[in-house]
Amino acid sequence: MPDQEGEELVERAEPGTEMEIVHLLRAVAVDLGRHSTRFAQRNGMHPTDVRALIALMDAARAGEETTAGHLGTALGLNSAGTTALVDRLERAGHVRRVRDARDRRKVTIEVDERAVALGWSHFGPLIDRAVDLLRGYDERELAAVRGFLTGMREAAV
Amino acid sequence: MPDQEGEELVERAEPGTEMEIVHLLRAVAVDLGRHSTRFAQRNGMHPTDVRALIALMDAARAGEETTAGHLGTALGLNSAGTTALVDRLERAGHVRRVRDARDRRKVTIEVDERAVALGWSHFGPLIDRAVDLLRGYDERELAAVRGFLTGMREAAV
DNA sequence: ACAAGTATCTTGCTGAGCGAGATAATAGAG
DNA sequence: CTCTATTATCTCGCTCAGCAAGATACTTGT
Repeated sequence: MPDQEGEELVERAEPGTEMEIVHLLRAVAVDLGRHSTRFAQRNGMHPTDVRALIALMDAARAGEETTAGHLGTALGLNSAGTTALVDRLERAGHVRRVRDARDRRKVTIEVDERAVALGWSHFGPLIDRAVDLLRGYDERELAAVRGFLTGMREAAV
Repeated sequence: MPDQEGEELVERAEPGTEMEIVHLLRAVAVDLGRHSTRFAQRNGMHPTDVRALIALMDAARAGEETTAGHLGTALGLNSAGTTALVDRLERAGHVRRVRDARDRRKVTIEVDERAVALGWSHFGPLIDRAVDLLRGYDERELAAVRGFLTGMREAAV
């Protein structure tokens, strides 16, 4: 048997029940994961590499520098694994290592512009679709979605 | 540096915007993934093993038998990887291999009752919390949540 | 029967991530 | 100002999930 692309076992609960939405949320989580994985494979990366780029871009948008150690902590890797991860990303040209001028033990990781563009070209359409959907909602509907997602985040800790 | 548990880099968009909800959804997907991973590690399993158990239980609930090949396809593994996966799960006592009586090339995988109970003890509270939350919603709010999640699933293909 | 097809398993390998410890730089006590 | 403790990253050797290729076992169509 050759290799194949993963395919969801679609499962459903009785329509209209709360359980239906619970299953739907799980399905969305799985589908988003697969969406990331596909992006990774298309660009010769591993899921962890994509998670790393997202973490780096998030921090950059929040105006924070990310050191190697920071990144490893965020991803749950130990120091050896973090070094290997940054090596891979650097070798692929997605990030640069920059020695911190103030504390020269630190290495800050900078994302290459082309990696950012690559990410947008893949995740942009998904984000656009989400924003489109939500524009059709009134304030109470938005609050419902927000409340449900926030509640699930808190419960998943 | 010893190993550590992953921790989310919390990022936010301007409150009240659609982008806030987009980020929230992504955060939920990440948190649910981490919730699964934690379950895996606590029980000496790998993320793939948990995905496999969930796929098996989903199929069982839908009244379908799952063969080794089926399972591998659902998880995106090739046949060698699938054999190794089932070996691990069987060694841990979570599943049993049962030769199909009609077609004796096939091996159907049955989940052990204790694995089911174990899963419920971990994911049950999360599901309960979700159902609780949703019980407070009226029909229009439920439709909003359902519509958003369904739309995101379709967009993530 | 028997050739072709299908389902699973075996073998040997690659590579992500771990544990332990080396190396380099900073900070704090005296 | 130097010596020690601490912090940040990297190196080395290893384990194990998953892959490619092919072996094995069973079924089906002719």
